[in-house]
Amino acid sequence: MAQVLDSADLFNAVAGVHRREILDLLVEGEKAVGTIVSDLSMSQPQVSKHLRVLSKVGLVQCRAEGRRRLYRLDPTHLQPLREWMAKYEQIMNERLDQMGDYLKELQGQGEQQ
Amino acid sequence: MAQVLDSADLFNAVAGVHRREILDLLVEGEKAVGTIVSDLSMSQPQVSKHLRVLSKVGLVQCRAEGRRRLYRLDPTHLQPLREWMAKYEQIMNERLDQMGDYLKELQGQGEQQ
DNA sequence: CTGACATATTCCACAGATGGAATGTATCGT
DNA sequence: ACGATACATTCCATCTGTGGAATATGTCAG
Repeated sequence: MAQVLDSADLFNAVAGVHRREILDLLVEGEKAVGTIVSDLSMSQPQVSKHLRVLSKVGLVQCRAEGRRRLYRLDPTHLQPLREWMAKYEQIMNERLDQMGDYLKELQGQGEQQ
Repeated sequence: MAQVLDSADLFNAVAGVHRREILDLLVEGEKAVGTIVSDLSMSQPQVSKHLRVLSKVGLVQCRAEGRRRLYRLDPTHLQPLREWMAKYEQIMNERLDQMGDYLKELQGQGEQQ
């Protein structure tokens, strides 16, 4: 089952190279499926399937125009990823601060001589 | 082949739930493999294998102390992920600005009436 | 209504990830 | 040297995701 859309699906959605290529392409703006197909030279069913995955996690939204489906980014749904990374940024900054202190210490020793 | 460690491996490494659990655990600080095993109730080989993947992309570093191996985070290697997301944050902010302008516009109309 | 077009979905085969069990390797205590 | 501990690695079965081909659905033009 596992129909519960938790943030794990977001991580998986973004993990695929092809799906990131699609997202990166949609940065330029709203695009139809056929456009993505020709731009990325992927098969149409494959693009549709990837778009389906991206839709499930809300990263793209769909709008029908005639017989075409226009997809556009919804980057707000990257939020769980942002929040997850924020934790590590804090640690990274602490490490950088420590490194800064260490450099200062070294500098002080140099001046003492 | 594909021995080239590009950022794709980073995305894959972080995509796994169990690997994220390990990373989240290592936020508390350096930990031995056995500690991770008991904390997460995963099998020892599994933990070792996940740690191997995380090592390959530089997210964890290993230090031998006697017969134990102490692993610690190296969050600086999340950088490619950060850079990738930065692009979308910009778009997100633009969208939020547009929304702000729209709200102002609505507000202005309300005041005109 | 029919045929052409745009996209979605299904079916199927295959490669890669995953987990368990067993085994290998190094280090410690005695 | 020997057994115990801590961890890594290998082997194997299984599951999952992926991609291709075919097919289904829906929409337009005539």
